[in-house]
Amino acid sequence: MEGQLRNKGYRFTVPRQVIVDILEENEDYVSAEDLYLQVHERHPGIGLATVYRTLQLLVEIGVVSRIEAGEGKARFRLARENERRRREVLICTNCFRTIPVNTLPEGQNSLMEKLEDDVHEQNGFEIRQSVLQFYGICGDCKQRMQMHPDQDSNNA
Amino acid sequence: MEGQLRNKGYRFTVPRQVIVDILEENEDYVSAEDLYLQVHERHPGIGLATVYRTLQLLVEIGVVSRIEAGEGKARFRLARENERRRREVLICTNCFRTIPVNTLPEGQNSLMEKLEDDVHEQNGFEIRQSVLQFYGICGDCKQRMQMHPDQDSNNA
DNA sequence: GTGTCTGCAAAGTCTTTGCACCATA
DNA sequence: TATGGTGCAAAGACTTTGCAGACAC
Repeated sequence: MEGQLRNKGYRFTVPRQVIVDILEENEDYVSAEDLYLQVHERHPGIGLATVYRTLQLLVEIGVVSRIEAGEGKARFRLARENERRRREVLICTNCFRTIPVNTLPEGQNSLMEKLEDDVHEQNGFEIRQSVLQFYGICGDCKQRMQMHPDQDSNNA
Repeated sequence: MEGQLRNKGYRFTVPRQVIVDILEENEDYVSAEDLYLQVHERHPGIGLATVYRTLQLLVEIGVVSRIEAGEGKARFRLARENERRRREVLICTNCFRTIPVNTLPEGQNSLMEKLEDDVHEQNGFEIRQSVLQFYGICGDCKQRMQMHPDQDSNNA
């Protein structure tokens, strides 16, 4: 990691080291704010702007992957070398809550892989990351709507 | 469309009609700003806030689908009745272009359906729309990178 | 020592909200 | 005419930028 920065002529500073360390500790996607809070706990001197600037740099050199999943803000995650990067999210259009689905049901990964392979073949597009968003009504809202069937879906 | 609003107790106003009309004229995803500009050309009195509020409403009732594709802003598109509520998009992380994939390769639809069914069963989440985003490098960028292998992926 | 990086605060972009007025049902 | 919808401007959330001082090389 240090090498990847130096190779490109970037300096390996303390803030950058701390940010990469913390990214390594987070298995899942984190927002810039999340990351900043964790960074700040360990090194209160490091500012939010530096977190944003570093994330931008890391995305640029391909070390970090960035997604937007309908929350109005981006999420970041270390781009591990030997794994596929996928994220599945359920987004409730009634309460606008986002429910991450960390693991697809057994057998689904191969389906996604097949999907990815075919799309790759047909479009000459090299897939590095896939995001699957399901929009709909979450269990809680559905239950609430059944209890009050006269009220329309409108509590966002 | 008019019916879909009235059924839920919403009014069918001129701004809403104009916004839906213009959405119908746009085959591809448009940003709120794009849409506002087109609306404004035809009806200068309609404000940006109304465009946002209407889009929010239309997404809520399932008439419009919304995606974020790494630009830092959302894009919207009419969810036509007689087509599946699915959108597949290829997003190039190098040039940040969005390539819509209107039809999945033959046989893929059933895979997506199976995925949806399983996620539904496991999460009690009623899926109304799904968005599948593939992030990666598009054919053009890949070609460009092969022609200039010394230059880094950095022309966003 | 020099050019890059950083922290802070200010500014920028996209989106939402408050409020008084207007229009639909 | 009674709500719900609208326009405007202000506010909010997330992200970027300007600048002076600090640090890596």
